[in-house]
Amino acid sequence: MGRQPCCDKVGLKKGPWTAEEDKKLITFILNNGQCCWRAVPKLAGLLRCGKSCRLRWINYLRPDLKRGLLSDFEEKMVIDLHAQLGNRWSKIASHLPGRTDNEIKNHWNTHIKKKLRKMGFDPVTHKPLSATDDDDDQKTNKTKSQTENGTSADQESPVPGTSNDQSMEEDNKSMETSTQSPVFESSIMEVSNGFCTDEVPLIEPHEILVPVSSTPTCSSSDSDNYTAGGGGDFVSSNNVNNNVNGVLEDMEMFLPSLDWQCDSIGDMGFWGDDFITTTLDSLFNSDSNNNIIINNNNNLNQVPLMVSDEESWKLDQLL
DNA sequence: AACCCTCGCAACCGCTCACGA
DNA sequence: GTCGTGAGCGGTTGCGAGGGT
Repeated sequence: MGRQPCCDKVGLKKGPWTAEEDKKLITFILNNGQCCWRAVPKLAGLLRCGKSCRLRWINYLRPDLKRGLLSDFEEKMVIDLHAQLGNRWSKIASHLPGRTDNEIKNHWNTHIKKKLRKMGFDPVTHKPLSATDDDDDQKTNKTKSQTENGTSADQESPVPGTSNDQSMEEDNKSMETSTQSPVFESSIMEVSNGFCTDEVPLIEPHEILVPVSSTPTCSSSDSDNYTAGGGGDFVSSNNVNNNVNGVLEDMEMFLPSLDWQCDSIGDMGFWGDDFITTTLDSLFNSDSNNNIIINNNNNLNQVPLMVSDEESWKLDQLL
């Protein structure tokens, strides 16, 4: 039938994103949420295809992304999850808050694969390599199995005893019932308890849960996409900042290292007033002591995905 | 200092799948 | 059932950074 290309490639920009493009995209998504990626570049004034915008947002611009190399702990988790899930990078990424499938895939291909081979393990099967195995053999076997099974390399059964279909079907189940290896179980436990010591999150929960002394801004945004919630039931114990500007100053530390060409965080349209009056106000309220309170109600559903994502923020662990 | 090479990461491409109209 | 779209994925490319000569 001939699928329509995702974008009209004529006149569209490719290659690395500029700070200006990033800014446009973030501004648009924070104001309008994630919807219809095909329309995003046009509406946001970008000469990119929707797919490119989506990838840029997911892999680089989301505020909840972590930066830096995966910690040893995260690596172990990736290895363990890979043993169970195979090359389902998205599934694996969903268990690592702030990490993207692309990032994990890259890290796997550039670091973990080598590490495992160095340690004498086959990165595909997670079994010890035989003395005669080398890269060529692995490639040969891989190609062979692909041919025999009629599947791509990513569809190989990750571990003996778990067929692909089974692992697909029972993936979520197995995650919930803690039938993983000891390494994996400990990984989940640590993630549930918070961030790893080696992790460098852009914004950690305690950076957001800050009390303010001034009257917090209520949702007076011109956007209807977000709704300020009513009662809250969580009060932060962090007493670092005492006003909204302080919140912004703290957040500045965790922003993506982009060249915004502006002097202060307050100059940024999207991280400044718009962000405070929409997204943050949707998530937080204040109590009589002017402490910021996380809204634990259904209004969270109206917050953009990157903020309300349970996997990322583990709000359920906090509340 | 200049050149070359390797490595890592961001981004792209092409494809399949799921889902809704 | 068909079509359009977003999401997900594996594979690959391009480029900059860093190290070696």
